[in-house]
Amino acid sequence: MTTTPQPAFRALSDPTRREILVMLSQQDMTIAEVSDHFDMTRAAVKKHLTVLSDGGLITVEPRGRERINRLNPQGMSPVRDWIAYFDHFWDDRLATLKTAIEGKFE
Amino acid sequence: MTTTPQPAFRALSDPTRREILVMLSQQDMTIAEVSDHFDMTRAAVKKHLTVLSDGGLITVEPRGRERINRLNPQGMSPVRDWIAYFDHFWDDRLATLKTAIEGKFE
DNA sequence: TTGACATGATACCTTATGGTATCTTATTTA
DNA sequence: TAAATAAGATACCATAAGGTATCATGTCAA
Repeated sequence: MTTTPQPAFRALSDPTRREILVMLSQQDMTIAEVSDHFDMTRAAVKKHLTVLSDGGLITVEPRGRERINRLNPQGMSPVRDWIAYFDHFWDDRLATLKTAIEGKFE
Repeated sequence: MTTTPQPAFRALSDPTRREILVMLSQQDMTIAEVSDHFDMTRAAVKKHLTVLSDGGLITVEPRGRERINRLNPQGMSPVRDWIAYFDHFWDDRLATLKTAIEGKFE
């Protein structure tokens, strides 16, 4: 765990922000485009994007008067790594395997 | 993603709670034992434990007048699964980058 | 049984957080 | 150049969240 995962965990704790991440996984978007998908003001969406950016989960690239918001999948790493620490505490390895398999096909 | 990961993400968003999880990964603990490791009141720690329990990340078992708090590693699954959705985007972009780089030098 | 001990429950305080409204700045484009 | 467009920046509001203080309840032990 090299970096503190706090900003990323913080960013992921809000449902709206997680939804934005899923949206951005489909395609890059401007702030206005992201805002169109939510029933809240552009300013509110902008705040969420700032939190996501602070968490390293997205990157923002200026393009003329627009800002292209882009998913940064690597930003998940601190969170993934932190979670991974607990993998070996699974007491029932069969259950682990079973859950993993079912998860894939459900 | 069968269960909504919200309560788990919420539980993980606080540093104190993540520290508690690490502690409980070492050994089960009563509320008083957990409290001894922090510079805050037992009531505050109790609240964190409630959030962790709501998030499914720990289980609480009454034992006489004590409550044994125990790590529930399976509780990480909703979070792990949600994060895993983004794995392939990471791979894709890496592949894209790799292709781009190779293109440069071929 | 009585006191000590572990926890539950509640009221309350302060700050963070998610949200709106509004105004300004920087680019396009007609 | 002027108007429309995209976003930045603040100020402000209500509620959630983290924390303390305090009192009630259940359980153990002398």
